[in-house]
Amino acid sequence: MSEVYKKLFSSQCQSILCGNEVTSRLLPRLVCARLRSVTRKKRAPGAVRTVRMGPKPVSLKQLAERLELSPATVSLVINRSPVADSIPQETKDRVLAAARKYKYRPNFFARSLRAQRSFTIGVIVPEVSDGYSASVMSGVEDYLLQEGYFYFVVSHRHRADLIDEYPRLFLERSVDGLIAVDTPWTLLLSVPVVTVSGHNQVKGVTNIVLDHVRAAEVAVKHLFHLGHRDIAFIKGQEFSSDTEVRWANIVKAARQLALPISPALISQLEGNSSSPQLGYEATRKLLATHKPFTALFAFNDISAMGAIRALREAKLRVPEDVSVVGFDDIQSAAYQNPALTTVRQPLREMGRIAAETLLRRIRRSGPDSRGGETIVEPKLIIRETTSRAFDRDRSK
Amino acid sequence: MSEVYKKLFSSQCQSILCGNEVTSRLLPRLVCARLRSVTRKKRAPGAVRTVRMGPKPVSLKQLAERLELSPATVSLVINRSPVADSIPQETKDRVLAAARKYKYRPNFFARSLRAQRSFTIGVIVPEVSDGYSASVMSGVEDYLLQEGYFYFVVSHRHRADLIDEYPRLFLERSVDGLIAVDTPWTLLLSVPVVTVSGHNQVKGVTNIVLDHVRAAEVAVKHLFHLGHRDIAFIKGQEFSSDTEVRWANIVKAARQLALPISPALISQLEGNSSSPQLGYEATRKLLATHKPFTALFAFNDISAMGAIRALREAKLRVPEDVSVVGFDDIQSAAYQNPALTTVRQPLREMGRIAAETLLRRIRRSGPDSRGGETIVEPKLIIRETTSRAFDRDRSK
DNA sequence: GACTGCTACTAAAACGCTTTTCTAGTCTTT
DNA sequence: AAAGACTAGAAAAGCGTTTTAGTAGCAGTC
Repeated sequence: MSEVYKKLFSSQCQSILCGNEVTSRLLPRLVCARLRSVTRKKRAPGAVRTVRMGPKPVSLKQLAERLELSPATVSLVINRSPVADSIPQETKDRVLAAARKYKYRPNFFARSLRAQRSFTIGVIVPEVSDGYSASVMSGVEDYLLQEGYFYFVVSHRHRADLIDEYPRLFLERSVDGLIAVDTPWTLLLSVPVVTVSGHNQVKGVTNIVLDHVRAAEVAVKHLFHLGHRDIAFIKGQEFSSDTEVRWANIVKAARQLALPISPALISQLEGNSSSPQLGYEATRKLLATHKPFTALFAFNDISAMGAIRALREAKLRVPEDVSVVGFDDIQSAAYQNPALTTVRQPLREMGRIAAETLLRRIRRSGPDSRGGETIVEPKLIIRETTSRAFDRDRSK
Repeated sequence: MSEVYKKLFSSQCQSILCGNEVTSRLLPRLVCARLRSVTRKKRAPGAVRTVRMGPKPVSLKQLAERLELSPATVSLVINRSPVADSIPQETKDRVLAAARKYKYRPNFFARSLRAQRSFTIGVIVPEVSDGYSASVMSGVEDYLLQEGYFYFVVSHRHRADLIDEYPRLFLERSVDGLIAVDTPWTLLLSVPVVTVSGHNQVKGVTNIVLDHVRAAEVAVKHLFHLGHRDIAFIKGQEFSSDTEVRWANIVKAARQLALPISPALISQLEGNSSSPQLGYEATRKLLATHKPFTALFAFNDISAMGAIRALREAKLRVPEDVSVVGFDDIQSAAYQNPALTTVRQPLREMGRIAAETLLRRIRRSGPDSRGGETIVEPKLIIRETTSRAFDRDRSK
């Protein structure tokens, strides 16, 4: 068996088929009932091997027949059921050896049908390809696969009807729980739900959220301390679940600094693409008011990129004329030109926490599990798009 | 029923439960047996509704009991089986009405167990968050969900053992087929496989590939016609499935133009992150040779971003001193500063084609389905990182 | 009046597993 | 020696479908 595979799954495997003896009954066993003995030699590139090419995978019944035991016994042994305690080790060994030999793998559907569990969770995101969701998913995946769960992904693309439909579809597929990323959530489902950046307090859903107070504070303070007093803002789209909180906290942070926010310097993303185009347009509007500003706090990195382009087109240099702060710290933020100063959200970590939380709730599921919130900390990443405000008197 | 939902699924729904009468027997019906009658009124934000809060969903048997019919009959009617032709319309209506009334939804596992089909496919990518994969997935999703399929995603992160394991795990979950994105493929599976950018000719797998001849040609010619003669190249990582073909075709295109490629000007991405860092490092190496070049063709947009940063640090202006061409045309390429000239791969479309191809093969699956290749066309997107080569004689 | 053919269904077998309950035998205990 | 307890396993129910093979009743046919 592959070393890495073993490492990956061993913490949860309890079937001897996996080659280890962890015996907690709580953990998923579905992935573990695997018994390969692959010869892992360096293959010539392009060499072809067949997997499961045999006519039919062997079933529990067939296995039992060969062993001259009942399927019940075999099942008990393979699942390490405590009921099998009375079965002598010798018999158990026979069973396991045969399972190995015939490469027995339990049928997933049969198991799920019986157990009423699917070891599958649903993930709903606005759009798989938007960087934000993808980072979160990456974290989700990390944990989920490690624990033997698989996940379905769907993107709703901000269509209210899909936000409504997909959870139903998930339920039809009997997911054990679901994770909603950056998606306003109002449904009370019969399975546990965890949101990433959800802000509704709904019974049965746990929200993983950024510390928005701090996020706004840190960014606004940064600009303030650099001497900026005329700061423009790009708010998120109406539908984005962070828009409201973020804005509220920016206002709060500004008030604390006695920094006035000019209404003319507030713009908003519009449209539901996730391209920088939206930030570009929002910035154009800002520029069109001719109200000068020396700094711009964009809703996210993507829109900041668009904003920078709009500024450049208006012959404004970043950061010499206008400082720009993004949000999220997506991968390419560091490689913008100039590199983007931004508020980092630990997206991947948030995904991982979401997955952990969800599985925890699934495992000891019950009516006890009511909502809650987990807060993660942002971090200001100062790069090259912010600098001291000059004493320009363009406004006069 | 939601209008959009109807539109989304109607083409495939054949159950009257979906409210339409398409009757092709070939198409998946699992998603269709849904019979909601949601009152879709504007909800107060934050309002909560419960979905499937009832104790237990009703089963076929229970439904049959209420109707005083056998489960068989009910099943036949609901599935529009031709065997049910002899059943009078009146009875059929009764059945369907009852199904609606009791919100009958077939149990997914039971169905799959019987039918030996899961209406689920597996997607394996190097890394969900790398832009490339995400774009492809986006296309895959489009088509798949429309057709009533769900998909699992896993990312192997270039670990050979995972590339080996995940397909097995998929098989265990009884996926109906799988799509491998940018992943070298050597396995001959018992289900159809479609790759995106796979270049191995394996029986049973269909490759969706870019027209690499043209891609290389168009990019190299572009630089050549701009007067560039000293062109540097960044090759992809060993493990990337496009690396080899791409390079071969670049060499070919150069030869056709009688353009020599200096070995000193060939660099390569190393490491399996998908950050621009790799391109940065590759470019540093290039610069370290002190062999001058006026243009750089990067393996992809991400690495091009890193490359530009390295060039800037070396006080070289893009495009005045060095022209840069990327590859892929990911979302942010247009919003780089300067905007990136690149060879566009229609990634999303490739994903969609992959999904279409896969479903086609699943539907009329049989031993007839042997490999094949579908070629899509690249497009050179000229933006701001390329310009005429000046007659600088730095080399002398 | 035996046959075919149709209509309107139903019975029952799978699908592959889990789990509870049961049994037959052996060993202890009193 | 009878009751109780333990051992080693088997039987069978059940999860919720689909599908094949029937069948009962009736009409028409020769």
